[in-house]
Amino acid sequence: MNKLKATSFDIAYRAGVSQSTVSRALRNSPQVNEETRKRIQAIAKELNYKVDKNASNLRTRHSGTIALLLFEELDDTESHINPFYLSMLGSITRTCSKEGYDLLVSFQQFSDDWSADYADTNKADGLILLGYGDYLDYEGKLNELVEQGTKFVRWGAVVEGEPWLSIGCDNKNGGYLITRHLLSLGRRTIAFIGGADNHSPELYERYKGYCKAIEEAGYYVDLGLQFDAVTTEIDGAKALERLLASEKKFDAIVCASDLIAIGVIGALQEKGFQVPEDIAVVGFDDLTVARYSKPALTTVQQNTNLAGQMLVYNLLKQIDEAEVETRHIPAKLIVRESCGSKL
Amino acid sequence: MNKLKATSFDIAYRAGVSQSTVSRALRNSPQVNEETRKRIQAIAKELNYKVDKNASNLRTRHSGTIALLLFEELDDTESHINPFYLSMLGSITRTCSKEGYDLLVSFQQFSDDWSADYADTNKADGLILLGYGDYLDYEGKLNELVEQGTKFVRWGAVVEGEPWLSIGCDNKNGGYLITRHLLSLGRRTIAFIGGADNHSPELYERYKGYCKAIEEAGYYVDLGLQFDAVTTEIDGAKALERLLASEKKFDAIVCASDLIAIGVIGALQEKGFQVPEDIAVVGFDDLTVARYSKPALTTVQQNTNLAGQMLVYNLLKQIDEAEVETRHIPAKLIVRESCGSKL
DNA sequence: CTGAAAGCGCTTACAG
DNA sequence: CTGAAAGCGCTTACAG
Repeated sequence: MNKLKATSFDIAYRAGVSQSTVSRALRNSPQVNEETRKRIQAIAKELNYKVDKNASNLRTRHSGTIALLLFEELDDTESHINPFYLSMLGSITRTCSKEGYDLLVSFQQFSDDWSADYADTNKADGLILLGYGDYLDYEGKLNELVEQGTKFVRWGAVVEGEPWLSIGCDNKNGGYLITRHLLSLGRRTIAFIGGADNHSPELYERYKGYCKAIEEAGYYVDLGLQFDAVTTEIDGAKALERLLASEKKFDAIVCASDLIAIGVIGALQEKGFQVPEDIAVVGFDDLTVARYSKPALTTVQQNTNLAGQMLVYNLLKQIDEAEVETRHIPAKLIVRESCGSKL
Repeated sequence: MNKLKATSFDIAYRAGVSQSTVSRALRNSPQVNEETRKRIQAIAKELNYKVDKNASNLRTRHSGTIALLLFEELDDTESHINPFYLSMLGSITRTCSKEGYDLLVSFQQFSDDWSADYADTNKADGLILLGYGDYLDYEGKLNELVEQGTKFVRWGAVVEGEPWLSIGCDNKNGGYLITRHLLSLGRRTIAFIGGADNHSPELYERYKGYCKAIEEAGYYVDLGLQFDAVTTEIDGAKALERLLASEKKFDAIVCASDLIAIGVIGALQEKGFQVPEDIAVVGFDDLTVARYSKPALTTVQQNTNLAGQMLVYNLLKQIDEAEVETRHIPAKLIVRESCGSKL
C-alpha cells in the first residue's frame, strides 16, 4: 500500500500535456483551456494527487502557514496553560483555516532561544505571540524580531510608540468598570491584587483603571492596598496572606485575573471569611471556571473570539505589507455573585 | 530591514569552501573537519542563517511535522471545543517539541473532506486524530486513510481487530469503578445518561462498565434507565427531561461525561432536587470544571498527560515503521461531593 | 575530509 | 492557449 505519490509529471504524461500545463490547470489558471483543465483535474483526482507543499513553498517563497508561540513561565511538563490562551487558540485556528492558512502551534519556555525559528526557516510566514513572563526581558526579544524583519503580532498591553503590533483588551477600562461597580455597591476600602508595574503591563493597566475609579469617586488610592501577584491561584493566595498580615482594613478585592481571584477566594474561605458578605472579590478574564466558582465570579470579559480574529487578520495584513493598526478589544463587565450584587 | 535571507552558498563563499561542506558542517556531519565546521557554524550564526525547511524537506522527503486534527460536530464559529481535548493538546505539543517535531493544529468539521491533506501534501509525516461525530461515519474515512497509506493514530475506543492504531482510556473499567462506588454508597436505582451503542463506542464502553457493576452487585440492568446524550451540557439536560418524563424511580445517575453531568445537575437543581441528597450524579473525564462545580463532581479521570505522550510516541513509531501497539490509559476514580460520599 | 553535480517537485517568466 | 527551461535551497551519492 506504499505506492509512490504521483507527481505533476505523472499527471502530464497521462493527460498528454506538458507538466507546466498541469501546474497551471491545477491552480485554476485562467489561461488554460477549459476542457484541458477539466481533464487534468479529473486525472489528478483519480490518482489522488496533491501538490507537494514543500516544493511549491520553496518555489513561491511563502508557506501559507502561521506559527503560534505560546509562552509559559513554568518550567515543568505538568504545568497547565492559562485557559485564557487556550480559548483564544480556538478562534485563531478557525480564522486561519478560513483564510486558507495552516497553523503551527508551539509552547516556548521563556528562556528558550526562540528568536523566530519558524519564520527564519521559512516554515511560517509570520508569528502570533501569546503570553510571556517578565515584560522587560521579553521586550528585548521582540526587538530582535523586528531587527530580523520577522512579521509578528502579539497579544498584550498596547503601548504607544512600540515598533511592533499589539492587540489587547482595553485593560484600563476593564479595571475601571469593575472597580466602579464595587464602589456603586457601597464598598469603600478596596484592595488590588496583581502586579502593578512595567513587568506586567496588562495588569498594570488594570490597576490604573482601578485607581481612576477610586479617584473619580472622590477617594484616595491607598498604595498600601496593592499586592503583587502573577496570574496563578497560588500566587493569589499568597498575596492574600500578605494583605491580611498588613492588618489593613478592606471590604473588597479587585484581582487582576480570575485565576488570582479563585486563589484569593479559596484562601479567604479557608480563614472563615464569607465571600461576598464579608469581602467582595472580583476577577478579570471571564474564564469558564468563573461561572462555576462558588460564589460565581463577577469579572471582566475579554472577547477571545474577536481577539483571535484580530490577531490573525492583522498578521495577514502585515504579511501582505498592508496598513495595520494597533487595536483594543473592548472590556465588558460581567456581574455574578462574588461582588455582592445580590446581597 | 528586509535584507535577503542568507543561503548556504553565501556561507560557503565567506568560508571559502563548497556549499556541500557547509551543508555537512551545519548538520554536524562527523566527516567534516572540526576546525572547518566551527568556522562555518560561526559564520552561519553571524549571518543569522537558518536552513530553509522547505528545501530540506523537499530533498529528504519528510517534514519533521505532525498534524493534529480536532473534529468538531458543531457547525458554528462560536462553538467551544471540548476542554478535554484542549488539555490533551498541551501534552501533545510538549511531547512533539521534545522529539523535535513541529505540530500543525487544525479543526475539522466532520463534514469536511479532510482525507489527509497534510500528509498528502507532505506538510506532515503523520496525523493525530481527536474527537469525532458519529463513529459509524467516521470509520469510513479512517479506512480511506489506511488505503492511502497515511500514518495516523487516533484517540478513542480501542476496538479489537481495527486496521489502525487507537489509544484510549479504559472506559469500561472507568464506568465500572464509578458505578460500583455509587452502589457501595447504598444507591440502588442508577440511571445512565449517554449514548450506548456503536455510534459512540467510548460512551458505550462506559455503559458496559456500568452494567457490569450492577450485575456484579446482584441487580438487574434496567434498559429503561439508559438515555442517549452526546457530550454537551444541553444534551445532558434534555436527557434528564426524558428520564423524568419516564416516571421511573432512581436515586443516582451515571453520566457518560462531565459535560453531561453538569447539564444534568443544573437541570436537577432547577427542578428543586438536591444533589447529592436526593439524587447522586457522577461524571467522566475530570475536566477542570469538575472541581469547581457545585457540588464538586465525582468523576473518572483520564490521564491526559500520558494520553498525549502515547499518541505522539506511537505515531512516531509508526512513521519509523517500528512496532506499535494499541494501548489503554488507566481510568481513575476521583471522589468528590456529587456522589454523596460525605453525606 | 572535500567538491562537483544531480535532483527533490514544483512555479513562472519567456517564447511561440 | 501551451511548452521548454530555469531555478527555489537544500541533501547526498559519487569521485577523489
